[in-house]
Amino acid sequence: MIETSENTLIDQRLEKLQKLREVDGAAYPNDFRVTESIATVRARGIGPDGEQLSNEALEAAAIQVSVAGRAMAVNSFGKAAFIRVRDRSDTMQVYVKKDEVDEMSFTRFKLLDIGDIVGVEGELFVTRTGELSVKAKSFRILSKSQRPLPEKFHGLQDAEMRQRMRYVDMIVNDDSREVFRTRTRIIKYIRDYLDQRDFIEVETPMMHPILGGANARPFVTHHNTLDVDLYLRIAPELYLKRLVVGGFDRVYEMNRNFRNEGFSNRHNPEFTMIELYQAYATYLDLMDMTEDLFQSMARDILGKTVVQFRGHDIDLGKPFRRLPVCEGLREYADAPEQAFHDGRAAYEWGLKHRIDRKAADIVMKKYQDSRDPNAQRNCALEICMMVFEETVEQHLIQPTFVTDFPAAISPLSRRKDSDPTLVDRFELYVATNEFGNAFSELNDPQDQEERFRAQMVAKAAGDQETMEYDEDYIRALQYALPPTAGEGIGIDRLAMLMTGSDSIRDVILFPMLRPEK
RNA sequence: GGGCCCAUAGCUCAGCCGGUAGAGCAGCGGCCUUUUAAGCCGUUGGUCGCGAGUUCAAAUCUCGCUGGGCUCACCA
Repeated sequence: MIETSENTLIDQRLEKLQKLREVDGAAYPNDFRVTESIATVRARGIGPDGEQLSNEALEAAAIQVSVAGRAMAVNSFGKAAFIRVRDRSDTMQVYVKKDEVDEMSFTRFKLLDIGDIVGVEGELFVTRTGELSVKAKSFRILSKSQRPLPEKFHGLQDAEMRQRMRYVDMIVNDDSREVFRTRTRIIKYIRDYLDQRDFIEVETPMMHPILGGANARPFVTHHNTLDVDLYLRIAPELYLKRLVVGGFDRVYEMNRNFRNEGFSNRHNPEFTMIELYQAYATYLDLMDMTEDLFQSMARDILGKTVVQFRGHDIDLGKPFRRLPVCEGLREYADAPEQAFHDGRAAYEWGLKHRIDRKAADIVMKKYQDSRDPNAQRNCALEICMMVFEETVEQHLIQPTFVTDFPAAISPLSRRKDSDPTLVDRFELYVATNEFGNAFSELNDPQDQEERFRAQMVAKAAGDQETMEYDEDYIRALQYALPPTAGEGIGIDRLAMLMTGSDSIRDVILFPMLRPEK
């Protein structure tokens, strides 16, 4: 092994560890009792009037405290030193003074490295510069850090190392810790919000024998005993609706989905999604609830409703715009009216807007082979959606509910009463990104059978991302699914929005990376 | 998968019209018993991502490879 500088630094620390073993017995003791967090210790230095107590008052009170945490910085004077100690709640300065601690404690302090986990017992006091600190009476090293930490001022910058060694990122980058705390608050907020509204949380299978609930390419795995291939789920939707049939009228699941697709700053192969279902509600009810959820969450977690995201000031405080697909196309893409009815007209108009010709050809073929009287209209609308993605999405900066999607691309949604080629569905867009997808659920089993068959036709025509025919799901619908609305919200993207993160990798603790070496 | 960019000390970064490697932080030694990115003096530490090529000479120029970032495509 080549002698590198890093090894030298590690060796020096290992030597200190060895000395610690010799002078102190156990190098990794586990008998130091911490009864309070640093935040609560700090609170004890605050008087009843909310002001920090004076040094005289503190000395008179002789408040005994014990704190434990990671030593983040040391200012040493030889015979005295200040050590910045951090635990989960806060940081606290510790003063180790040769005259004030026992001899063993001072010996231990001499073996301290930045990054070590320490335990301190002492009294509260205020330094000359006014900082509440702990004057150590005893000082211990509870766990030695054998590796040097990144630089204290710039932290760890390299994006790959921050993701591969998230533990180091979290030690040295305050904002990284804060992002993940916010993520956790978001998840808790949603749980509380739904629990208050009488929803119950469930866990449905992650391994699916049949692909369904979304259009995406799956990961495939294999069960040895059953000797069957299984898909890691791309969505929990069909299981959750089975539960509504079963009587769980308000149900949700917030957990991972897996999609075997590319990476981007908004896509990770495994990502967290909430899906919720509410019986006797419509997609319009969910729109209202979603708006309220986003607004109240921002207020609760951020204390404001305007957030900076992808270079925009996103205002979550105003009512979200509601934009039907066709209206968006008229506004942003000069859609000719016949494009909404006639497949060929849509096709020609679409090509002008640079939709993918191959995908469009598949749509045209699918409907040329069909005898459905609505075929022309469905075909036209499916192509309209392609144009929508090319032309309208980029304008959707402020929160916008896009509504009235084509039935042809919504195999699980209820048709609109006013127009059977459209469905009662919305997607929420913020800063041109999709944040949620919701619809009134299709609960007519005959219609659902037809939709599944249409998916199979699409697959035969060349579409690689179709749902599979799920007979048991049809059987469940035959037992009667109440009128129900359901919604999925991407939690990672929501965390990006609430933390102002540009990349999904900044809000996932351990994003997927190529394996090391 | 295409295009552009990046890879130098443990970390953050200079050096890049070729001449044999620098700073700050961290570390080590010394001074310092109230510091706040402490200070002062001294000092260790590098296969310049990997592999070829051009050249008397490559961190620097060329090509390939690996890993990463941004972006487009695919995709929600």
